Amino acid sequence: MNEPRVPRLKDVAAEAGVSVSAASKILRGDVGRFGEETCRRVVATAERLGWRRNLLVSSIQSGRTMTVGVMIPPYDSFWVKVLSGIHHRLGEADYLPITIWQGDLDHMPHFEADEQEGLRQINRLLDRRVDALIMWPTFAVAYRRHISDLAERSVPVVVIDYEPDEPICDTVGTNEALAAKTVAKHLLDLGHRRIACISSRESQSQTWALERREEFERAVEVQSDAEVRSWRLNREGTNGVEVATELLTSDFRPTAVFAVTDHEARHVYDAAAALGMSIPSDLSVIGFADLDFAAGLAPPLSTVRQRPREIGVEAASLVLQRLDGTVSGPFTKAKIEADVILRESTAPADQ
Amino acid sequence: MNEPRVPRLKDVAAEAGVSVSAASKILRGDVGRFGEETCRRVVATAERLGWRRNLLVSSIQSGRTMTVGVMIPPYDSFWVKVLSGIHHRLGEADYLPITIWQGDLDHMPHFEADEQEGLRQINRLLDRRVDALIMWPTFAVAYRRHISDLAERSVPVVVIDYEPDEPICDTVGTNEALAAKTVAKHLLDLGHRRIACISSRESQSQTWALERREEFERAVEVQSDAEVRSWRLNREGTNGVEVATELLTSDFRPTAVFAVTDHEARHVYDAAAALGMSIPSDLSVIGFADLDFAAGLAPPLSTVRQRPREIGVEAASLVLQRLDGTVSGPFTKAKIEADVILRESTAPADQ
DNA sequence: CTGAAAGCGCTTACAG
DNA sequence: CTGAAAGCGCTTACAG
Repeated sequence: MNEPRVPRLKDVAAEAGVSVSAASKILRGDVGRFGEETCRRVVATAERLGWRRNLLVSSIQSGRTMTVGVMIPPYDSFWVKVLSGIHHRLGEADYLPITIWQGDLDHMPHFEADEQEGLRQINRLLDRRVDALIMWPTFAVAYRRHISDLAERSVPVVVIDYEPDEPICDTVGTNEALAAKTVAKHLLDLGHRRIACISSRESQSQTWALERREEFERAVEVQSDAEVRSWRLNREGTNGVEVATELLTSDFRPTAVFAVTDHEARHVYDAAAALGMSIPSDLSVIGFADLDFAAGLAPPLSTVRQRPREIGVEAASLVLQRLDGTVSGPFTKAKIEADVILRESTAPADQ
Repeated sequence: MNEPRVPRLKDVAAEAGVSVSAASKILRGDVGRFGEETCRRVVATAERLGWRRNLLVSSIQSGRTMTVGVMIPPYDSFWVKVLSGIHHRLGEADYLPITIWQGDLDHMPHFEADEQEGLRQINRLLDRRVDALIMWPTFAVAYRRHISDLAERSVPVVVIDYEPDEPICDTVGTNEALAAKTVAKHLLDLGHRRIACISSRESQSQTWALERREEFERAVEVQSDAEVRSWRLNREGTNGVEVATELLTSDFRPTAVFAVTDHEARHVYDAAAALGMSIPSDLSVIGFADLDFAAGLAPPLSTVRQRPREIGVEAASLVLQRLDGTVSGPFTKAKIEADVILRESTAPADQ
């Protein structure tokens, strides 16, 4: 077998007629006082043989792999953009993200069920000595304990869109409070006074859903003659249309609905259509997330667009700062602004 | 600084009172003839100290990193599912994909422009000694030459959805011919006889677009009284609606349109709406890809659903087989079937 | 100006 | 039954 081997540094050194340590130094640009001619020869030889530094070796020696483990599935366009931001920022710094997502994309993965599987995933990354970890909320919730362990091994962790009462690591999220307030103001300004809120399951890992709804309720109630009522989907999030129907046919008779997510807004659309209500003349609807389908709904959905790419970039930046020591000490809570996108699903309330 | 170090094997060995080589063997389960008591003690100590094997070291020693470089951006839901399949299959085999996607997701990346950037990306993966590479067509086209170099270094490469005339590596794609034929048959069965095809830019990296169109044309022409004509977008793919309008207002007056992609189908929807034509009564439309938005269009778009997850799984399987030697020799062309999904955008031709 | 030695964290023959 | 030595592919003090 003459399997074409990847050339070694010693091959380059031999060819160029220098010692291995000389070759090593020269090729790293640490020219020292080596002869100009020698340097040229070594560099040329390396190029000719197609030699490339073995980063695994550097990693072992320096204790830094320049990789970051990323535990975020591309669950929807929001998370894909977050991932894109992470890749972008990390790439700039010559770090490489290593993303892990087992399981299929159709069901939002929950690890409460299979503790072992998640642990296996963390360990696969750790065994490859990633310098840090970025994860999404579901994961963080399931592995709170381990995140603290990681801190002890000085592996910084950043979690996105998750804000437990007592912080366990750095977090990056959307400025939910401000966004919810702006949405409330928009609906109030249009004259709506009976406003419903439809929320998702608000599990432990969805602190944003909770915050979004609560801030929204608070902001509506500032207007003394306005009333707000909230409905929530079941644990599995499977009864969206039923809940939306219930909400629309309740004696509350809302003229506007704020959906904590575009997913729920879509359920409201479906329920309204089935009930023969038309949007926005009978009912204003506003969502959150500006998911792929939002602009394509009929009518196009007004919604709040987060800045997932910025969120990803910020998460990566935080990780890098922890790694180079620029940031140290107490955990950071980064908040990225969101933009209210007005389309055609909101209109003035009937007088 | 008493930075909490990751424990080393020698720490475990010292604590357990055995030599490093003994600890190494025992912890890899190569119990040899070590005393049962000794084994238990070593394993317990490792667990207590939280020792984990450093995979970087194993990689250097074995020459295998158990990682596969993946150069596929999550450009749309199709590619996300391909990625998901790759992750799934690779994970099963205890391999880890390392995905690289610089650049933003809004523009399909082209590397024709920046040769250096793409090379840098390949090298970032190679420097980390990935065992193999999986890439998407755009990339493969731009780096044909390098793919051959890789083969020489015995780094297997699998390209998805790309089939040049002379193969340069293993490929996985959809059975375009059969799918196109089935679509043609569907439209002919509905009585359509003037059928248009709207195709994307058909660049070098879109061999599938070419194949899809050609096979479709051929399949329509089998029916002697039927006629097919094709239109194509410009190089940048930016004039979709114009081309669709042109097609619909041409003297050819097609009663059905096959769009090589759902993207183009959407353009046909937009053009038809602007012209006051209604789908499917005035015009049948069928797309390809079943992208996220297809089912949400009004009316829901009939289309062809590929099996991106299967494609991803197959690509990963091929890579694994090349790596373990199960497959060797000439390049493989794997073809995954596609399913025609009938929704409401196709109807019988007016009599 | 340049090289020999020790080391990174392990594993793999080889000796005893 | 167990350990000392050499090695994976490099880099980093240290000597000369």
